[in-house]
Amino acid sequence: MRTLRDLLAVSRWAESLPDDLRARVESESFTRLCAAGALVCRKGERVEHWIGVVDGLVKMANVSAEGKPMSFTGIASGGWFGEGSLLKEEPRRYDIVALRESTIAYMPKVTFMALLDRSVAFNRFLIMQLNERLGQFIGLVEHDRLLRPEARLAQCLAGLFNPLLYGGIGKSLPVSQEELGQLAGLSRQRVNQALKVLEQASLVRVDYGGVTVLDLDALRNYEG
DNA sequence: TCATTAAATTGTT
DNA sequence: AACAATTTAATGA
Repeated sequence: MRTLRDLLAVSRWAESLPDDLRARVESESFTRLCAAGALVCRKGERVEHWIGVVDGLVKMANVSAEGKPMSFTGIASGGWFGEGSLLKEEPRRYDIVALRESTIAYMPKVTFMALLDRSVAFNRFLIMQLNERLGQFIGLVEHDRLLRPEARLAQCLAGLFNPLLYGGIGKSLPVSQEELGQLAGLSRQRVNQALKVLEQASLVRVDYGGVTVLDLDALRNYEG
């Protein structure tokens, strides 16, 4: 994907939008190129946009008071985020970091609110997305954070490949083991080993510079 | 199209 | 963290 139009083409909420609303989204939103390692948006700042990933890979993360990085989830091409803070009118609660050079789409708050007022499909999408994320985070708490590296990576991959959240993603995603390490909070070496375990269990296939998911449900429930 | 080279990624210690 | 091996992408004949 290269453009905002491409992103909208794979965004389910945009499918059934009336022409005038769709045109409004296209004209009022804009995209920006974020360098690898750059902050797409900061914790604590005013929330003025709903944000989409046109192309690239970002992570939702914070640094704890002790300085330890805490990664919540990754968002790949086709994903949208930030509706929570937008709806609650509160400052953003997390940093978004680009793991590689990424094209990011920004939809102004007024546009977002117009969709909320006028599109049932959009409201349904938001409820679904909030619910999916809730389930994802419950999974994290349930298994607790000190999972074995394999389980941690499995959880992380399952989140990345959620077909409901990210329409554009198929079964395979170009993502390096280095990037997975940053997402899951593991060293690249550990990711390499963990990937082999998951591949051995026929949950994923490891390609050069990418991963293919073979069994999403098993990944979600993986406990070792 | 093929061979060469550089860069990125992976596998291992 | 370092190093070697492997894969891909780019270049030019």
